[in-house]
Amino acid sequence: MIKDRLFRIMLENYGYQGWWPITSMAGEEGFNSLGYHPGDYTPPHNKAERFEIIVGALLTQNTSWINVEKAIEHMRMEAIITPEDILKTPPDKLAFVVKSSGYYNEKAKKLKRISGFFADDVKLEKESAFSGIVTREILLSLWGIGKETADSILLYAYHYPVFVVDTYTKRILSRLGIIRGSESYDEIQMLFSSEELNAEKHKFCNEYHALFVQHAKRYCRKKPVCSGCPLADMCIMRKTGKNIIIGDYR
DNA sequence: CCCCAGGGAATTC
DNA sequence: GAATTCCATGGG
Repeated sequence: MIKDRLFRIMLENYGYQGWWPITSMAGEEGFNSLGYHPGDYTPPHNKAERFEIIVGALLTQNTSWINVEKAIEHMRMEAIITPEDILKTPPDKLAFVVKSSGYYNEKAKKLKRISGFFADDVKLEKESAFSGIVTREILLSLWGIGKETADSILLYAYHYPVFVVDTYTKRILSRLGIIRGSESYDEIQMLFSSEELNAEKHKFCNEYHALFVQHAKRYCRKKPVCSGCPLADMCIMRKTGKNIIIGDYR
């Protein structure tokens, strides 16, 4: 299977990525200075870590992780950590605190929305996330959460075996010639889904997405750096010398 | 100066 | 459904 070969080559070249980084755990046992947890290991999450992953997934929408880290750090400085903290923070102040992550007014609103859902003592019309089961449908119903963010939360916060499709995924797959570039999110996701029931499957999805991000940052940038690329010999764009991307996959 | 970054919603056709 | 436009900081 092409997807297994692709995974193996990236893993051999980049190693385990240790996602999702949890900045509040940076420097703690099992985590490096940036909050990643390198190695073939996916730690269980307590409530606080899970919510930090959810916050990070929201803030990193179309935004570099370094800017998200600054925002999360600022939130910690201001003691705005829990859903309850976020709910009681004035909108303008919350926007200021997450300013570095960009789109700060929208993201402040998104944080409010998801905090309303995850707060223990807040009842929206829908059931509380912690009194029931979080599903993709429920996450998608929240303003500010689309398919990628929902799947990132399901995979990295809850360890569900869900394959996350992002801009990097589309860019890499289209350059490799595995997709044309016009496929929908769900179509691409299906390519990497398997029916087999496997308790370790979420680790495969976890590592695969993280490896895609690493590969896209190192070689498969918008302006590709093909010299030394470990996937060059199986890349259509490399062979033809043309960027075959149809869509604008940044 | 320019381009880019771990998207999503609203609008329009 | 597909194509546009808006949201915005910080680093290269």
